[in-house]
Amino acid sequence: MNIKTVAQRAGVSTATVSRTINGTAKVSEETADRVRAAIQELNFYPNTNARALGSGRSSLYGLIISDITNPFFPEIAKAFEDVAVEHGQEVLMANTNYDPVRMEMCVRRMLQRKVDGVAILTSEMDDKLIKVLSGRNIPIVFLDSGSPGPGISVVRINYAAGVDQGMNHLLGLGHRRFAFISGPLNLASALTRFRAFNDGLARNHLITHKALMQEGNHRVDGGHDAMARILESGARPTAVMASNDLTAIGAMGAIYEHGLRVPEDVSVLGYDNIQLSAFTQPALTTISLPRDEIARISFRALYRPHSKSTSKPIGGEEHFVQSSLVLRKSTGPACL
Amino acid sequence: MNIKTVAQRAGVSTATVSRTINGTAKVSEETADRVRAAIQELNFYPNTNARALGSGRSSLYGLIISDITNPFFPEIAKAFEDVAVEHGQEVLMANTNYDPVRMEMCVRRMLQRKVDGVAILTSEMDDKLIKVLSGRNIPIVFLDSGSPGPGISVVRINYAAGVDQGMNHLLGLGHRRFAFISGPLNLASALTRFRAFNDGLARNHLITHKALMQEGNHRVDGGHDAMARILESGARPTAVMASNDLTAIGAMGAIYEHGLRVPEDVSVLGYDNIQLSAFTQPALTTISLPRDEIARISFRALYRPHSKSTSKPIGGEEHFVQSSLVLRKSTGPACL
DNA sequence: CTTCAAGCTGTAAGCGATTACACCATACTG
DNA sequence: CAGTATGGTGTAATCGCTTACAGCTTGAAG
Repeated sequence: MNIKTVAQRAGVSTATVSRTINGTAKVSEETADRVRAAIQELNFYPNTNARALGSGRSSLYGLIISDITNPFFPEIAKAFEDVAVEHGQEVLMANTNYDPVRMEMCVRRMLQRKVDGVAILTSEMDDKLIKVLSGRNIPIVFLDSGSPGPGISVVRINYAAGVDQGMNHLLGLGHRRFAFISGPLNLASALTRFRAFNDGLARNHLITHKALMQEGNHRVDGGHDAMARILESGARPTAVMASNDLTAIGAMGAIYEHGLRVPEDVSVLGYDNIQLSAFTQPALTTISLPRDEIARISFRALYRPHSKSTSKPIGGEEHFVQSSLVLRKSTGPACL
Repeated sequence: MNIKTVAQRAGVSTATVSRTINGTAKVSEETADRVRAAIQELNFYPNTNARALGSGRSSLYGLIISDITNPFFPEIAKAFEDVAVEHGQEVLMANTNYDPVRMEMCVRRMLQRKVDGVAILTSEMDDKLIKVLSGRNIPIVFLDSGSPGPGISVVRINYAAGVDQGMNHLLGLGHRRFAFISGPLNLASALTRFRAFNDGLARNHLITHKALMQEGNHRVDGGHDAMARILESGARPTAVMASNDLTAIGAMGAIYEHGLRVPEDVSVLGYDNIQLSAFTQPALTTISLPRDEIARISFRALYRPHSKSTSKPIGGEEHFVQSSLVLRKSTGPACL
């Protein structure tokens, strides 16, 4: 069944059917009703592929993430899809699995499907690939990497503000011996967080022993192992900051295993405020990253309702989102 | 740029280009090399929309889930995408948000994009929608609902086996007073689990007080609140089984808040074995659902490489996956 | 030397929509 | 009343690919 069937049934031309469906031109109420009735009766849905081919617009937006299994992403993905659906658009999601080869496949998929825009929330992004995309005039939005330009927007997270809030909170509780568990430092995103934390230490004139800076993997097990290394090194910190919540959760586990308590013996501070962090034992004090907001901003940075040449050119924008402290139960007065 | 450009550059017809790309007919090695070179030089990617339109096959597989934010789904989604990519296919994911209206939109999207198959992992599935799909000859696979038929396969989870293992484990530890926290009973999937548990109780000739059967929402807060209701009712159970891990995690929180310990005072048993359950405090004993396997089976139930009429018709199959106990630290001897 | 099969390639007709263009009523303008 | 917007509709070209069909070589078989 196709638009022709509908046209015949309604006694009009295919053009009129198309116009009533899309509202792209005036159709008399009477005719429109007949068309709508025919559509209803035939239970007709237009073929998106044909539509995209004919119009050049696919109504598809790409969302490239590292790994949907990482709790950081699902909320973003969901919010992104929600906004898209609100605007009658669709989402094509792709996981890179932190693998540059997969990344390239993802970008190719986006190109082949002729997406109207791509949100790239991973950092393992090759410059060549960016050029391929922007060379085809596909709007891009990056999270925390790259730089704005024609067709390219960037959403930047203000890590410093959150880190400062967190540090001040801990300093106020009397903490001076901080440990930090980073993410995998070969990943740009982890490096950014690492730097934000280091800068925070510097701003507060704190020096940290090397043994107190450990590298995790942004997953629970990495946090656990890193914390174990810290505790076994002998240099006991009074507070541990983690590059993300999963790491913090793993760290808490290691702390318990060493016969210590959170927050009585060691305070733990996470980053991200994933849903789960409210339900750990004790509930995790963490720095909240507004992931809904990130998703909404990202989508809006890509979307132009009727991308007529009238509307201002897309891209070149830089958006900032703030992170801020969420107080829960995993931090307390320093135990000296 | 399109296939014509490539054809000109290689000095062949568009048909030959198409054939070398798809390997659908003999092309001399020499010609093929020229075509491939041209493709390379032009950095050409075929337009998937046109391809789908021309061939009738989209290489797209739909994956309908309830909510990617629920940790049950990401692993499935990832595994599903992985298998699909392995087979050169793509995935169109859609969240229903447990909302029948969204569900209908999801199905429509799948139809419009002309997916080659749909995996429906939610239970809020209307009979009408199923008919729409199978009426258009789109293979479907359900998880734990519906029944197999032409073009329709079903993956069934053997809850009973897992529940029995879990119960035997707890019975062996001396437990007799069980509580159960279900999911939202208006959802078919939650109801299935509820029944499996009830049957298990019956098989073991155990009777449970009504106050010990509480309804949660399959999320952490629901588990927490349900557990609080149980503890405040006065009838203290020695073991709590939860309909899923999130519920169990919430229950543990409530138990602590009431000054009790897990597993010394109350044993807790989860269901699903989400990644996180290994890292709770204490690590959750739970019944494992092999979600990778579910995803792989689902994809394979939909996929036919070259769906020539030669290969046997798709659908009508019923697959079973087993669940089994994973022992960790949240269960221990009954405290009488 | 035909005859035919097999291998390779090109021509052109779809696939199902969108949309530029043309057309015909009306209604309005002066 | 001619001239011109304006609103509503149809015709047909177009998007980029796939594929049925046809045609041309070549070499082997009869």
